[in-house]
Amino acid sequence: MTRWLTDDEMRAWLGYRRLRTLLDLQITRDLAADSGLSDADYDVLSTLGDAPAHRMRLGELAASIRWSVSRLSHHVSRMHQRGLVTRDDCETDGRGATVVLTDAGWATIQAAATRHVASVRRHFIDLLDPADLAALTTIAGKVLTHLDEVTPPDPRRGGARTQRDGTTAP
Amino acid sequence: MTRWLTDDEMRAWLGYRRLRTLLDLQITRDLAADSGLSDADYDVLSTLGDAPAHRMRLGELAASIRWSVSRLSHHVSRMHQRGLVTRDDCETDGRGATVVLTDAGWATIQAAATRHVASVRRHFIDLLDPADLAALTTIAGKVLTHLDEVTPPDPRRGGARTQRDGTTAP
DNA sequence: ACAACCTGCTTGACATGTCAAACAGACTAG
DNA sequence: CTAGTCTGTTTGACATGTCAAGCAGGTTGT
Repeated sequence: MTRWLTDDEMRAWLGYRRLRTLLDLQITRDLAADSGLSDADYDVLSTLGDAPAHRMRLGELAASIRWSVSRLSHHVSRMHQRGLVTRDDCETDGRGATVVLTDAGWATIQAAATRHVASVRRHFIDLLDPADLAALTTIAGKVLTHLDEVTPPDPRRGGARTQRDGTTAP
Repeated sequence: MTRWLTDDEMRAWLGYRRLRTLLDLQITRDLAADSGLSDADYDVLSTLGDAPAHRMRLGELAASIRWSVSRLSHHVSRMHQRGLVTRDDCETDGRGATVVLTDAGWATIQAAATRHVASVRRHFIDLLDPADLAALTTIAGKVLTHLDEVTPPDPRRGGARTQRDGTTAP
């Protein structure tokens, strides 16, 4: 027997869904208009910008922004065309690829970050009071804790991966 | 001068971002595994399922789930191949297209809805207490109110669309 | 040392989304 | 009525994401 959502629950769920859709849309639009970057570009560039020497192994970078390696590889190729990043051979592992920020990439992400923060403030953070922020952090914490149990973020470090039926992967 | 995010603000923002990424991923996975539907399929089917006579004008349907008309047209073609919906001529407007749920589509969405609600409860709603739900609704309300001011949902009803620079579209 | 097996990355085929152009059916002003 | 314009939808070219090979460089057991 199905437990449907109550009115309050439905309001919260639909609110979240619409928030997600429209807020992301707006911030994506701002990012494109202000800096000529997609969300994807921004994730890659900002993560590289925080990395030592502005370089990171492709696989690590992918894991840290939770992309598939394949997606990142394709995307790095495109960003390479635009002169934002470079591929470098890895010194310790012949198979490895290292993604490196170019000077242009670094300049781009610095300029973009400023405008992006402004956009996030304008459409989100500055609209909320401290209690809202705290509540949001709490909610995210609860849900993320649960999700980490259901699907460990990194199977290799987190122990055996648990399947939907409770068994363990071969 | 840029006002960067404080620690609390950053926690809330990153929490939201990760929540959005991982929760959506999980729910999408469940939906595909349980019912063989994508999020996109689900949005279309459930909206049609709620519509009178299970039919809706293509443009209205697109607006109600906030897709571009073009996207919906493509997607309806694909869903048509799968036998979930049909295209019908509109009686009052020769240009019009009406999207109609097939029997198979109706059966599919009914079965899917049950499992989808369970998934949403398991990974989200049931993890939160009433205060969390209320807070979430409040937050969504604040942000959505703001976004509606910035970009009216339907330019034709809401008055002139305001551009980023404050001018009005031609 | 070397065969068999991992691993990290790239690639190609395909699914899905976006944008602008093309269309055909309604309106509107003379 | 009819030319011009607007509107609702479709379409095609292209951007981006996913999945399953493919491949070269490591690693391991004997």
